[in-house]
Amino acid sequence: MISERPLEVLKAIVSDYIQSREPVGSKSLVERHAFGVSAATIRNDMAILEEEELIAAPHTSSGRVPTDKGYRMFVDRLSEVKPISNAERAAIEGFLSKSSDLDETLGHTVRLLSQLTNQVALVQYPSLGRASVRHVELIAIDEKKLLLMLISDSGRIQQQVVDVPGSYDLLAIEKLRNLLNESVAGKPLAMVSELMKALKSKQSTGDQKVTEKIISELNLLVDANNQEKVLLAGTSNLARREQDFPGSISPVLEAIEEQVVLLKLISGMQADQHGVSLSIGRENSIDALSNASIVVSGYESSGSEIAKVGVIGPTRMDYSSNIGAVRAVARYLTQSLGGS
Amino acid sequence: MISERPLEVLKAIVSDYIQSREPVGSKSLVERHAFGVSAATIRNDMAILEEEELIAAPHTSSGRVPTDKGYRMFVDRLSEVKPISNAERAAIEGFLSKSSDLDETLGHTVRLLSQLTNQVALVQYPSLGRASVRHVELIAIDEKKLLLMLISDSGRIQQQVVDVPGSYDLLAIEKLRNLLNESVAGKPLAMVSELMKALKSKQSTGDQKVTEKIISELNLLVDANNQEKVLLAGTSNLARREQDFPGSISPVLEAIEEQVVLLKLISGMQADQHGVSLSIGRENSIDALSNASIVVSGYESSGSEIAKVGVIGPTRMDYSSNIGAVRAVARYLTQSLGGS
DNA sequence: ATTGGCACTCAGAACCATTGAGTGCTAAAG
DNA sequence: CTTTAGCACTCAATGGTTCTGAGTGCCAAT
Repeated sequence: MISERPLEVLKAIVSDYIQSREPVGSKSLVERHAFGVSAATIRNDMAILEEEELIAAPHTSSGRVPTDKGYRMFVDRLSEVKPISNAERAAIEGFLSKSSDLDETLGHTVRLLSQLTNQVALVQYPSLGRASVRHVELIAIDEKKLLLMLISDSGRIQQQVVDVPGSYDLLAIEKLRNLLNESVAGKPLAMVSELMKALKSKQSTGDQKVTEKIISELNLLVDANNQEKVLLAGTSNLARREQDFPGSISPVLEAIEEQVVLLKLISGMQADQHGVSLSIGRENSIDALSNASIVVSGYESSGSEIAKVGVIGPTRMDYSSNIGAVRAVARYLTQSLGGS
Repeated sequence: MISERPLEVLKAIVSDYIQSREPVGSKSLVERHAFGVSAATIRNDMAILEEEELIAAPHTSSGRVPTDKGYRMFVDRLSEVKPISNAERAAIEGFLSKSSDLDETLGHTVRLLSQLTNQVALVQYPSLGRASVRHVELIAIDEKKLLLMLISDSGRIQQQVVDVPGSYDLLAIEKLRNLLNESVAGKPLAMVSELMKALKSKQSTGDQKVTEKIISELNLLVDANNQEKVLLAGTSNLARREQDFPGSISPVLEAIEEQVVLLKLISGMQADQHGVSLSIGRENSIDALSNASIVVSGYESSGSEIAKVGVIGPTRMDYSSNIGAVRAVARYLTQSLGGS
């Protein structure tokens, strides 16, 4: 078991290193922090920390740098989550209150989070889960086009312009709309495909072709709900963090633009005590991201977690602030989705 | 007047430099290109080019690099637009055909263009111009919420969830929808605000509060059309072009994220013979972009240019390909908007 | 007009010595 | 057992020197 003071030293090392990007040595440490002991003592403590692989020296006789394990210890036991400032809270509230449907809300959220943290932000689309259909709408646009809308009770509004084969007649459309609504409104999205099959076999009146087209487009819309998807924002922030990635940042960019991999990564993360989960450096399995950390939190709708939101940045990031920001945004997001 | 061969030399210098990022010297030039003359002769030609400020030497006795003026000469008189490949054509067609409304189309376009060119792509939203209202729709979502939709004949579909003050009754909403459509359908967007004023004073029946709320939201939607706006994609591509920007790329990023400035910049650009306009290095007025070039083309709807689309990258870019890609994308975009 | 020849330039690589922040260890003091 | 002062040692970074080679400009000859 490591005793008290060495852990304080680790905390100081992480703080200093995050701030200065310079390996931190025993002398500067005692100068900046009032430990009340001499540099030599600190050196002994640092030897212990190094023994435990919580810190490492980039080269012999240079200051120390936290290892992934060191960061892990820091976030788990030493740091406190920095609450967001009032200005930030105001920004979040202002931003999220403006949104209406799900796409817009998530789009705002991810941009907001990237601005708040100056990191790359990501938000995962909720998969259909237990969401159900609230309403289906058909609107005539012109002689050849209909607008098909699907409103689900998760607040998502999807629309698709449908090119009608041949022509249609307004009354038939009206009828079709009612028919559709009768059969799917209130039903879970997952069941729509099946219901449509039933409907297709039953339905016989009206223009068969138009009906079929509409039904297939509706199925596509539902499918789009089912597809796992991640929204990214602020990738250019990585460029500003350049120096924190040895070599080039290109591989990092490529890795995070790879939806599938990223999804797998964030899906596998387990929430810790604050509802926030993080993966530090080599803890995450993607090689290109071995110098990156990921901070995510789940967000909820109708009481259960539906997807995740978070940021990704260099291991040398300000964990306290970022965890605070991610947590706050996830909460507001939950709140903004919860009521609907 | 500069004679033939020196211009060929300039062309070769630009090509080589774009490819290698190294200042190019007389010897490597004669090796790579079959000029049929000796290096000394090329040196004489290079002296002429330097005289004309088409090329410059980073330092005494080093190879030469094209100046902004040199690039300008290159694109105006020496280079040919590289037609896009079949694979690229297929990608464009596949991508754009899937879009339905304007927002989606533009979103796809800008992402597509950034992938095609590996540069930062931008697309300007059309301002309302002569677009007019095709249809206004009101859909009941639940007891407290209505969905307001505005479909304009430019193909843009906007929607807004409206929290209704108090309650509403379905018949009144039906009536209101018809009323709205009667008064604005077919009318230019620019007139909507005025028509609404007239309507407000006339209208008296029904729930005054709800009506007012809806009208004000409708005005907001129209306003959103009016706002100049630029969509960016692929900013992370800049990071990959890092070495082409001396110092850091942060100021470049900041500059292009500044909507207002960027808008002013691209609005001021004049199309050349191919319908494509470009601004090279210091030709554009923004200081931070003195090492960047911008390639834009207008796109049209119903026969007249409504906004611009293009890419932005280092002056040392592949102009032939980029011009080709921008032109092609602009054409397909026009085509995909033209019919509607 | 073109070319071979030649002296000249200068950024970048290679090589070295110097410096200083930082270390590990030991022996003495608390 | 813990802390501390002292000291020899290490090594990245810094800065100066030299070397090298790609490239130039100019000139006299073709």
